[in-house]
Amino acid sequence: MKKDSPKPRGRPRNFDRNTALDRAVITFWTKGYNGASLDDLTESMGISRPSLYATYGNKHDLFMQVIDRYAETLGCKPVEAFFGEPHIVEAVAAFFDMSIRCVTAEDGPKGCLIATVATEEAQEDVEVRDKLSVMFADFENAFVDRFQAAQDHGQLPQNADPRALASMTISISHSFAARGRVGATPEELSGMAKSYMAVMWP
Amino acid sequence: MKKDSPKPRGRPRNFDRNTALDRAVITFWTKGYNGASLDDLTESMGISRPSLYATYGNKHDLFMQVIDRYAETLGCKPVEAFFGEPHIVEAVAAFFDMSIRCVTAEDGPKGCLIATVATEEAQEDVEVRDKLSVMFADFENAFVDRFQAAQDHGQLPQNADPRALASMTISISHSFAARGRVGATPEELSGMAKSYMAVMWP
DNA sequence: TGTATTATTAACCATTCGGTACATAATGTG
DNA sequence: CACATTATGTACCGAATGGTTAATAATACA
Repeated sequence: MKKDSPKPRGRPRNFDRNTALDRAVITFWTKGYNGASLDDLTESMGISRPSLYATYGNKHDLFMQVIDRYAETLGCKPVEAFFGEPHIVEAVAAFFDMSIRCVTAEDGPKGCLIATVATEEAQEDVEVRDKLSVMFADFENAFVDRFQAAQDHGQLPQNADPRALASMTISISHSFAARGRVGATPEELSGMAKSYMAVMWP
Repeated sequence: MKKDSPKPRGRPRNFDRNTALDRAVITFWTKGYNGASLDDLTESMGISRPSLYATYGNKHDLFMQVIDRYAETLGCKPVEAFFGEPHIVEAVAAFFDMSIRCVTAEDGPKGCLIATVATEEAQEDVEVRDKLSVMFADFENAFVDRFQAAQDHGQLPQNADPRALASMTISISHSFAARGRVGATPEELSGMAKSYMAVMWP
């Protein structure tokens, strides 16, 4: 149990840490790690450079926190949709549907900050690569467990391969992220989702 | 038929256009569009700045040419593997196998320049987005034709959906690119490819 | 040979980059 | 109140950025 230091000492900051972080998410997601300058970031976050450095560290530290913030806000919406459905087939449909909405949303950058922006950065940035490696693995394991449970509850045929279906479901969402970034419409992607599900559950 | 201007006038350039372009491919693929500086590029290409500008235009023009060059060299190896197999099931297996080799090659950057690097850039760069949009569509149409032909020749069941299978095959390769970038091993990806194919051909 | 044409070398340019110093303002504590 | 502590605004730093200029070198053509 964490004590949230009831009375902070000096001058209080006049912005909300997570609110500003959400703005940084949008900026990095839009322009990429190298494409987002400190001027871009401070302007979108509505804070000054010294405030940014005092609160988040440097640009790289901020990017790490942005990845986490994205994962626990926008990024987990498809996951929540998936785990919110009692039947696995509907769960996958809901996961695809929410993924498509997220990667094609009109009021924000296209694609996925993790699958698109951070993944590019992973080549040269070991910290990013290691973080994503863990995130990908955790993500997939959670899905495998859900598919396994579905099979145990008779929602999948006995000869189905829960790990294959879980991994495949996530793979498809990776492609949706890329396709959305390049301009695919939600209608196109929904059509794919529907036909893919027909392949997965013949 | 193009005439290759048998005798160019002034001083001949002392580097090969495509050879230098291949070096630029590696640099952009490794560092991304914004992450690759002109110093990075001129050093890897082995030419000076004025030579770069005289031959390829500016940095952005070079990137456009790099995308095309990648597509017609490294990027089309999985496609060639696909179209080189007479039976569709073996074709998909060969496509996955070559894709996995390309996105996990030890002697080069991981992932795919188009699916990983250029796709990130597509958000802010309309020219890149438009180019990729066309490339994605052409790529997919070619695969659909091949799957359709396979069905016509009895290599697929009558109730199979050639478009769905083609699109799904490509989607999976998108995920391989992302996973490779983040450090997935060829063994992991090959395991996925095998299990995915079991789902596609039950 | 002389001239037009093209490529290379070296130096340079204004701008932007990530990051900081420093003085000042706002709070809690005594 | 005085004082320690933390945040903010402004202005700045050296380095790196994408891009260019001008002189020179190498070729074809006449």
